[in-house]
Amino acid sequence: MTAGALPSPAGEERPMSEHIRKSLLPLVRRLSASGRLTAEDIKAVETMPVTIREMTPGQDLMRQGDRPSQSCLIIEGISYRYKIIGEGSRQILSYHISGDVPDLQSLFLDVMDHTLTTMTTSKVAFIPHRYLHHILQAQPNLARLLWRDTLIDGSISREWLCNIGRRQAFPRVAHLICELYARYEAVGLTDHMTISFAMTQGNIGDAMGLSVVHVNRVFRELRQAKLVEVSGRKLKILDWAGLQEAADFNPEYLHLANAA
Amino acid sequence: MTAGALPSPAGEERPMSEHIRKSLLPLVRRLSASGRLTAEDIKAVETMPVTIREMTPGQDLMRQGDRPSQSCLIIEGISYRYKIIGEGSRQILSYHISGDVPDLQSLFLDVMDHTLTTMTTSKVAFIPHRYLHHILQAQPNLARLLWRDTLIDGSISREWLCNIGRRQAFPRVAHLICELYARYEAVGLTDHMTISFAMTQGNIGDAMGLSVVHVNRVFRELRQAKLVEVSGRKLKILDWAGLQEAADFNPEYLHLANAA
DNA sequence: CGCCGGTTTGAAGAATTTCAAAGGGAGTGG
DNA sequence: CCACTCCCTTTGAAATTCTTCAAACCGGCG
Repeated sequence: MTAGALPSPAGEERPMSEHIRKSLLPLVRRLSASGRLTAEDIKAVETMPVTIREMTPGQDLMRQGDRPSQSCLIIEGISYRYKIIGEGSRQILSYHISGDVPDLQSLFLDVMDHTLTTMTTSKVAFIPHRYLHHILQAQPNLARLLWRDTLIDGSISREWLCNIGRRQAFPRVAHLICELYARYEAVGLTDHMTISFAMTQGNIGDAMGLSVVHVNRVFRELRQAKLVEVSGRKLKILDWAGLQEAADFNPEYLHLANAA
Repeated sequence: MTAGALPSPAGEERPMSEHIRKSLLPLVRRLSASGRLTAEDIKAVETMPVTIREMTPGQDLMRQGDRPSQSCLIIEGISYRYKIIGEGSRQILSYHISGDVPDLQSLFLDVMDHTLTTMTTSKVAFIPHRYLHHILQAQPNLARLLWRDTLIDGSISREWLCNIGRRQAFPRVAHLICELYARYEAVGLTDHMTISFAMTQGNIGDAMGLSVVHVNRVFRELRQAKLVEVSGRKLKILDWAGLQEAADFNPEYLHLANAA
């Protein structure tokens, strides 16, 4: 419990499982970043009847065409959403990290219009829609925060639209890196300007509308410009100001309450 | 009052102004397309304390950086959202037609991350956030439908991402035309495969991430392929199946309850 | 009539993709 | 522990799509 702003859950509570309570912490933290949570709100989140599953890389959490009866919360690891376009090409729509509920939309949109897949080994909590509907009704405050979360998701999509539609490959990839770093930072997953970086270059190509080859060339440029350094599954930002500048990055669209 | 599915508002009601009630009809119709509205819901919408304004083309309804205290409903005409990218270039994020509430998000995201502008002469209703918050609390059913609406907005953004990221200019523009036609149809604004079409080619370029010149060439191809015909401010689809095919268009992402 | 914004066309240039192939690193089975 | 495989990265070169530049055209409007 490091984050100062986080209201501490009542110590004497006896939740069904301490393990589950801990697993749901990223969501509590996420929601309390955009608004005050009452003790009841926190309890409602922490006692959700979730199913927690460990997933291997490349497992589908939800498929295009599905009519899911639960939503999933990413506890650990990275997932991404994508659609298949025409023959063999693919568009990645978003990346999701700890605390994200990528398919909350399925609460109100019956059929999935895309697929959600793990990129890394992950821990995921599945939350029944029934319970979410119950929460929405019983805790209007939580409902607002969850709604807000889906709106931020939309805001990020719009920024991607700008990125892909109007920026050239170099700033485009730089922008993605900035976004990932900022989001990692918001959930406390950065370490000395370094984030874990599981994407392959092909994956980034599918997200940014570029070919693998070109992504590779952009990374070479980023390296040569001494902006970032990739080694193993880590990415280190060597010059944050320079990267932001090159990317034309302004974090406002992330709507992080506690903007750095 | 043509749509059969529309619950008829109580005839003996005495709303503050028949003119306002009529103006809010597109929203009632839109919401009742995705779920049943109770008589109370309808009343809550029809009696919203709105300000209705006639707008000329090119007027900003909301600007990037604003902290609006109201949202707007498009009653008539077309508006679009955009962001300025770097020097002089622009990305259009979405088009909005009768019944849309393009900036509902501003209810929960304090500062606008883009600008909303009229493209044509329009009639717009401004709805105070205060009243919307009140409705959300008093009519959970309406809240759900409005939330759903913002989720569809997100779904459309994601499809645009695919369109711009992974489709070439020709199918890309074709896809946009299909989407516009499908959405116009959903609100009853089509007429013998024809829709009013106010976009300039430059405007479409800004939406699809293309240059004016290239958009022009795509339109020439569309014309030569006998798929569409543009004259004046009208666009006529000559071969709907062919256009859909060329565009790789599947209307599922629009989540129209009554899919044709 | 002349202007203005939008459309149209040609031609040259740039960004990016595709094709092809080599190099690297991590895990697996022998 | 080595060899082998698989997947990812990297590089070169040709091909393509799209942009930019430049200029003509067109239709409506003051």
